[in-house]
Amino acid sequence: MTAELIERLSRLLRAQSHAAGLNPVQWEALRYLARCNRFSNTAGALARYLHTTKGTVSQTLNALERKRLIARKADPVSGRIIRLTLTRVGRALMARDPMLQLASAAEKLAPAQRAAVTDGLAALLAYLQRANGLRPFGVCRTCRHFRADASAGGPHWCALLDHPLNESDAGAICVDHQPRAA
Amino acid sequence: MTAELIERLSRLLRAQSHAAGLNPVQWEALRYLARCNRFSNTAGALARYLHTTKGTVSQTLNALERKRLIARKADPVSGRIIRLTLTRVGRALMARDPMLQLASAAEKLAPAQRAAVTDGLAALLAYLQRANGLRPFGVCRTCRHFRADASAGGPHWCALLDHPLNESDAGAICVDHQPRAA
DNA sequence: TCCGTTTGTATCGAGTCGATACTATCAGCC
DNA sequence: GGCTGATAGTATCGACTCGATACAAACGGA
Repeated sequence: MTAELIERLSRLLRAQSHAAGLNPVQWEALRYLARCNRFSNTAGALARYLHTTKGTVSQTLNALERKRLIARKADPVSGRIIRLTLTRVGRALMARDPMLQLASAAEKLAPAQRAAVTDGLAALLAYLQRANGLRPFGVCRTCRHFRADASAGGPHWCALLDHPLNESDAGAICVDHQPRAA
Repeated sequence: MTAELIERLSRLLRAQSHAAGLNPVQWEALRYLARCNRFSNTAGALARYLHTTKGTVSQTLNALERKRLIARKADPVSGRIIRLTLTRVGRALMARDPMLQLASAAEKLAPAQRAAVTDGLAALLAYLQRANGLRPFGVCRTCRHFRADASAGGPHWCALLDHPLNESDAGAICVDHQPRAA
């Protein structure tokens, strides 16, 4: 029953995600690039996030680039990394994200019910990720390597990359995220 | 947050649904045909179920027919209706449905939590269906036109089609389903 | 009988998707 | 310095999705 509801909801969301000339995957890619941190805006990271291959992602990026919604820029340091950024148009388009309808619907639930749904879905997701050996992406602030209020360089610190983090970084999605509890 | 979890879960499920040489939509179609009643096994009903067009569904059915998983049979009564049935192979394949993994994961949740998740998701789905003017498919037994324990013809009765229903019908998905409460 | 509706299909163009193959860059190591 | 292997990204192929459009056939009511 629970599985069927998730299936129905997915299908409905997917049908709604043919808006503004984009298709569902293109919206997902755009959403990711709008929410990921500056260490995770690459084709490889996006491929892992979407549970697909680099080849497939490369084509989706071609489509988004043709539509002038994203830009590819070579990394100044590493010669084989290509950084992805939203263009001004791409950023503006996020206001029309079909997923916003679901988000606003979820806010109409009673707080207790919403919390229960969130907890249950998080448990399901964690279970499936573990069962399939997948790395669970997450927000920087909740990561094992996150150090709040570092003294040097910035307000926070990433112990994995040895790099300062600002407030905006702390709330963004990171490829290298690892949940705090083992 | 809730919306993001649903998005993550959808994506994961979708990635898992490239199994046994089928793609996600083909699995959805197969699932529908395995679960719908004998008044709803048509291309048009499937199109409405999947929130897509008849043209798209027709192609998916072509693919499934090529793979010998479904069969198209002309309706004996109406000359323009084509009934869809699973072949023996198609039915056997349902045992490998990738969605079963989610179903079994859901069963591992504590009963109270599972009930809360189910209720919350049902509310979300109902809200979105209403907001987008979509007809909510459902199981025969829960329909406004369902009459339990009819005296004539069969154990139950459909007041819309004026037709007897057996136990198997009562548990199947129907295109003409209408929720009991107005 | 005519006309509008319903059921299903064919075709087109853009794009997804996995698989495979490829290039370029980097990092460690001798 | 040079080798080797891992990593980041792209190109191409074939099967397929998907909406849009157009179409044929069957039905059904006026």
